[in-house]
Amino acid sequence: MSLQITPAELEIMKVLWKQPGIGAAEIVDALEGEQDWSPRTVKTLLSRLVEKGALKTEADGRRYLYQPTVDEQAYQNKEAGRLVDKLFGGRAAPLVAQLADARGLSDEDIEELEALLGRLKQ
Amino acid sequence: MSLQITPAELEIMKVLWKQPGIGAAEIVDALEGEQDWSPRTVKTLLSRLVEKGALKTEADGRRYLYQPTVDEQAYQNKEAGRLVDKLFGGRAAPLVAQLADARGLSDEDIEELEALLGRLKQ
DNA sequence: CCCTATTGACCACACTTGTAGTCATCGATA
DNA sequence: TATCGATGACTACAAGTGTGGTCAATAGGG
Repeated sequence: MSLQITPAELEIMKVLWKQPGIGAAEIVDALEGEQDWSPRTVKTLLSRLVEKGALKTEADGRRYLYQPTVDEQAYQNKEAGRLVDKLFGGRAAPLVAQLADARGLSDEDIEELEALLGRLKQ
Repeated sequence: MSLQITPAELEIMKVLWKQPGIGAAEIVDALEGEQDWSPRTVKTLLSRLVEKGALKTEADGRRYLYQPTVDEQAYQNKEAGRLVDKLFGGRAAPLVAQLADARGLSDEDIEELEALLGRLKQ
């Protein structure tokens, strides 16, 4: 079950990862400025996410509160892995090299990566 | 002009990145085993890629030879950047951390990354 | 207690994507 | 030379996606 989340749906997920357990109206508010969607659009995306199993609902009076069933890290992992497999033959280093090349890594990035590598080498 | 290349189209691009300037029949052959597409399907994907401007054609008798207009590195850059922006707030380090966590980095990856970081620090 | 605004269910519709068929043409082959 | 097979142009069509409308129920305000 691949749990295919489309880009538009992802925006909804991001809101709910930050604030799980809110209702449709709050989600619309949270997207204000970001995405210029009619509440209907948000509602449709919510329904589709529930249908796909990416969100679960909890009744709260006559409305629903929504909660992700997939956590953000897991999703990021999956997507990052997908990209690496699709474009870089499964190797992570070339990806980082590309990123470094294309947009430059911040000093902070470099530090973090060094720390990470240090840890990985035991 | 975003040059949106779909997954199926990407398979075609990969073939042409490896062997630019071949014709439809050769592409079908190259995909043999990989993708099980009818030649029609390949032809449609080629047309769409030409239409999108991702490929250019050169007449060779009554057939076309196809050539990418985007190079592979550039495309990888764009996609990697897109993912980083979409999921990791534009920061590369968390992506690498995720990958390391999820699938482990090979020793080779680690070495390459160290070398890369060394270079980046001047 | 009645009306209105909100909410979820269902519906709509154009565009993209995957997958492939039909058709006319043109060059090679018998 | 008449035909056949390959090739590109055009067409098809279902599923997925982005975007939003309609409708009935219902809860809360006056």
